[in-house]
Amino acid sequence: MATIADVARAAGVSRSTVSYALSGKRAVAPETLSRVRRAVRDLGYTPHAGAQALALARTEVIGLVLHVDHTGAAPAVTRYVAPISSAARRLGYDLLLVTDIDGPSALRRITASGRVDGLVLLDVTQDDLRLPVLRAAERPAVLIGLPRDVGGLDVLDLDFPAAAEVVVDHLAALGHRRVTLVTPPREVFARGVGHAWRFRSACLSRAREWGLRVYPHFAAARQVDTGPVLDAVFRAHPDATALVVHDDRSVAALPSVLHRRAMRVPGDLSVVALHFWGAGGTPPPYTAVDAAPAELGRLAVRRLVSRMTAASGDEPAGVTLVRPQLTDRASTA
Amino acid sequence: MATIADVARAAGVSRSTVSYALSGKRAVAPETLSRVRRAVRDLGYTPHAGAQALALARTEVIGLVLHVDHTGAAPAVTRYVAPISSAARRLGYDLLLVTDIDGPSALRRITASGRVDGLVLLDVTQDDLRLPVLRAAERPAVLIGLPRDVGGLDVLDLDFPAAAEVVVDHLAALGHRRVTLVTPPREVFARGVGHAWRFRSACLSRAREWGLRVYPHFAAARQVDTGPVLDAVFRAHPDATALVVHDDRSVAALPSVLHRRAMRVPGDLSVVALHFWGAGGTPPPYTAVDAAPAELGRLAVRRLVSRMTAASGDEPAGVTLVRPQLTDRASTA
DNA sequence: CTGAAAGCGCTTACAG
DNA sequence: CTGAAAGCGCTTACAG
Repeated sequence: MATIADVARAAGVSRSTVSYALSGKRAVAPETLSRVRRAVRDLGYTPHAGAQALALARTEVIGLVLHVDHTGAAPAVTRYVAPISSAARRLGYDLLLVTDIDGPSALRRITASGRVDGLVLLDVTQDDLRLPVLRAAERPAVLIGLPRDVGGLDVLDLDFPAAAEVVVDHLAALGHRRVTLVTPPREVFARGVGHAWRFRSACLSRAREWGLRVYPHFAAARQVDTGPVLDAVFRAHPDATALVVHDDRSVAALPSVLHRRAMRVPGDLSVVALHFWGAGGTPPPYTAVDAAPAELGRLAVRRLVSRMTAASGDEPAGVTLVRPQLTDRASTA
Repeated sequence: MATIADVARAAGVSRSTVSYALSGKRAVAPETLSRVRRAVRDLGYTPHAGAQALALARTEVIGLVLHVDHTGAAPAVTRYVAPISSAARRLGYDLLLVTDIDGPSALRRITASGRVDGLVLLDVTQDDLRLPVLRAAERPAVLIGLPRDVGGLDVLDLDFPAAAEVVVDHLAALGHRRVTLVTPPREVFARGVGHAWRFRSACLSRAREWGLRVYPHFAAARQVDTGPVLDAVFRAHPDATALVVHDDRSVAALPSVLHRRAMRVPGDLSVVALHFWGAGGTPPPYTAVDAAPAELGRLAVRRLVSRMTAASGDEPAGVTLVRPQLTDRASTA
């Protein structure tokens, strides 16, 4: 590995001149500049990241923290990682992936050792144990997911209560009076995942305002049970004329379940989904609020980078809720 | 951020003693040791990663390189990232995520700057452009996916030709004479994904030995077309008594397609899958060779770490093909 | 426009 | 059993 000293020698200048030639922080004679560039190319020189981090107190690395469940799966990975990685790269940052397999301490480790300049946290729950560590850390962070206490934190999320209102209003306006609601699995609520709670309760209260009757049900926890659970839900409420689905697996399973039951959309049943779909996925064939994780991921990275680079002490941390948008796919009547 | 000097001061010893107390590379008086430990705890001291990397020429970071397709999706992420991350953590390594969005140069960047001690590459294709960079880099790497030229590389993969033989032999032994084969989409072949080619051609040649007739078809490239393409395949070969599926989406779509066509398994049709399923996923309801990515990921990390830490110049790099195993789920007769 | 030198925070031979 | 000092490879004030 060539060092800056090798480059200096080859170009016949001092190390400081090489450094300035590369950083552009001081004027360098054109002729000198080209000699340096030449030497850099010939030697294939790349600055040592550790040395740079030491001198600059800056790593150009963003920590991406995600939750791995007991089965070893990390659902968020699918939807968020690729867009976040691309966004970070475009801004000159690499990504250090941290699964919280060893709890909040993982956060402390990468933060206190100066491995990262800032953090993006996914899967943030209402009383997330990582938040205390985060507040103590002197690195900026952006959360995706709204915790109960947002004091001093930068948070990004879809506005789920607003999404609930959009969905319920849409169905109410079409004249529906009885609506089945499939929420995320019970386990997701138990884990304190905020959007599960927020969407559900906003649905219920908005429905009350309209005088709508809502039948809430938890989706199946396991993939295999998704279809059967939906079947049971349909059997339980033959009077419901509309269905709201807030569970990706149920959305995916729905077409075949409806087909089996010979229920036509929107003839026999109106369907609205609240769906997280990843890049490359196909949106569901239903009218839906599409919560695009790619968009949230990009926003998070941008926000974080501006925090990390801005003259400290500008805009205070805050919560940004992305406005939901209902895409009509003709599955309601 | 506390530095080693702060700790030394607080404990009333020299910086070298703190360093040795922490690394254990030199004997330290018990009383001194506990004073140092105390100071470390009180100050919340964590060594600066950059400084350590500089002094040790070692980062304790593994680079994980994956392919992001044109839609911005990274299919491998889903299956490999969580297990690889866990395996790395257990061995004391963090993970730097690199998407090859800016091509092979991304590899050069993290490798030449000393950001990582070694690399795990996913989605390796037959004539992967990253391989030249890899051979030039002086960091060890382990590939998942078999390239055409494996000289000097450490490679891990499922033994796909063997898988094909297991599958074909199984069907031949049951007396099937006409078999439909659903391969990955045409685009996957075009990208040079080795396992697509290897499984397909091994299926065909093994079938020839048995005198079996195989009807090969590409799966749909897009999610939405998966079902319709399967339908078309069934219509084209009413005489086939067995189906081999080497495409995850087709495997997932199969139950509802068969249901719609009123085809019973294994009564009307025997089904064997070659399926990649991630942690937390449910295996398909078919007799299958389950290519467990978690297992491959763990193996890759272990192999890499032993390369990075071992007294240099032990076992030569080589190819390890994992033996496929057919799990009988009663979908054949 | 350029260079010599100090400093970032570690580790580790060298002395004692 | 412990410390003073050199060195890892950068950046940047200080001089000229």
